[in-house]
Amino acid sequence: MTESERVPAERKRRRPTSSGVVLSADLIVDAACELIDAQGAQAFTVRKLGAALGADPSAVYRYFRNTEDLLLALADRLIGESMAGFGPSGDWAADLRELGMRAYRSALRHPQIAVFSTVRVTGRPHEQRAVDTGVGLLLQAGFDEATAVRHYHALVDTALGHAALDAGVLRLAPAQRAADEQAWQAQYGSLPADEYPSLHRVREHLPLMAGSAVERALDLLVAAMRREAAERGE
Amino acid sequence: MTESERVPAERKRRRPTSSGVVLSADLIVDAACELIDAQGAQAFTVRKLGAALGADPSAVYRYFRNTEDLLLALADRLIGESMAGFGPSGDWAADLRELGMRAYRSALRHPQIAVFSTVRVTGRPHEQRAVDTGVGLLLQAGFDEATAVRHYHALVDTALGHAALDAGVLRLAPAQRAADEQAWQAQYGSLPADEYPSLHRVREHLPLMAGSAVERALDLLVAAMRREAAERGE
DNA sequence: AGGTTACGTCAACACCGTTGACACAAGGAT
DNA sequence: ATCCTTGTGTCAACGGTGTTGACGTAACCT
Repeated sequence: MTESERVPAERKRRRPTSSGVVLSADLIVDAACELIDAQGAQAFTVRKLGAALGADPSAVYRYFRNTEDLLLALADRLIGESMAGFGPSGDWAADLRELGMRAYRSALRHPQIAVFSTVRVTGRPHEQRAVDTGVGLLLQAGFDEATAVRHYHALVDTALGHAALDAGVLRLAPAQRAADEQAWQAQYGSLPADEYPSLHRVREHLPLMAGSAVERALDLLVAAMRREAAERGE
Repeated sequence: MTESERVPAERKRRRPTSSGVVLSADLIVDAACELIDAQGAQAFTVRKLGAALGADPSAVYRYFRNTEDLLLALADRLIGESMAGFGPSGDWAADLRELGMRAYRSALRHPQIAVFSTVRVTGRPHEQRAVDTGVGLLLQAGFDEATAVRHYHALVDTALGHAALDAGVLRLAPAQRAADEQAWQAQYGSLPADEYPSLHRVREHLPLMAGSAVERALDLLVAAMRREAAERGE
């Protein structure tokens, strides 16, 4: 399932492209990353990737079976980046939260990829390292094997799920985003108290729903785990 | 922001299409729903929608500004469907969990739409009703206004985030899904104990990560809220 | 020096969303 | 009953997309 199955990991014939660049899987992933960073995920296309590389778009298919395969490679790089410099602090719960936030941030940075990184098993080093770290924290907290796996799964998927969601916001043009927020205020700010009693009561606090809920969701998850571990230890 | 701004809500000139169908915004949303259900979200295109309707694809643009607009209309219908028949049981925490699962299921049914339903403010009746219900449960539990809004936000976004994530799995062809799962077993099942100690220890339980983590995530969230409410009440 | 072949290039295919021009029938007005 | 306006379905077209197969050439191995 890795691209090395499809293509020999080491290349012998390195032939420069017409513009002089010598291609490689790594270089292509680099370019894809930059492209997404600079132009937004929406702007990522094989053809633009080719242009950015100074090569024919179809050259990409010598290195990756298709675009999904390429995004898969990108995913593992992301995981690696997000884990760089991470060191356990000793508070396993805080570390888990940090792990989740790291996953969230890196996934959000390249929204297109967020979905793939959990759906597909990259099975590559970075992914394995991250899973090992997270599960290790939960084992250290005293959970049994099955529960550790389950809780890790819940935490990471929640972080990545929020990333997938929040990515949608970033895709909107700023102008539209602003217009949407105003529409929100108008729609929800003045609802009849008799039909929507709860909404009416909390109307002043509705702007709280504007941002992302990751942090709060992770806080709640970690709190529940902490409590569970404490009870387990009694 | 609703489509009625763009197009008069009531149409006078109802002209049948060449195949005899009389179009309407509702009918188009119907067809889009069926199309996604039958062929998968990936298969949804304006052109196929036109074919399914027995009309020229471009006729859709008389009713919706663009595809995003159409998906927005679909989103509110989904929210409505998901809330149909919901009645509070008296246990606010269980009800909240149920609310989250309903959001998850309906979003997952039409993955393409999942993202839009939270990103954009539909501001339509169904959405408002759902928010009012959820916030109401939290107020009833004794949370203050701001906390109720925050917790509702976390819960719903988590449910929808997982839906967005899990939607990716459904998009894979069954054969590929199976191949992926096997690759998973192979990659993770036999890792060196010295390099990946935690992974090695839990290796028998890794298949737990195959399915969705929604239920476990929601369980944890609700447990944390329940605990918080209990402490608040003391 | 020669043969193999990996790999960059090119052209083409079948799609996609969206738009502008156009024709025509539905409905209101007379 | 007739005319006019106009809403709306149709058509053709544009510029984009991912992907593929044929092709030639340059890079490596012997």
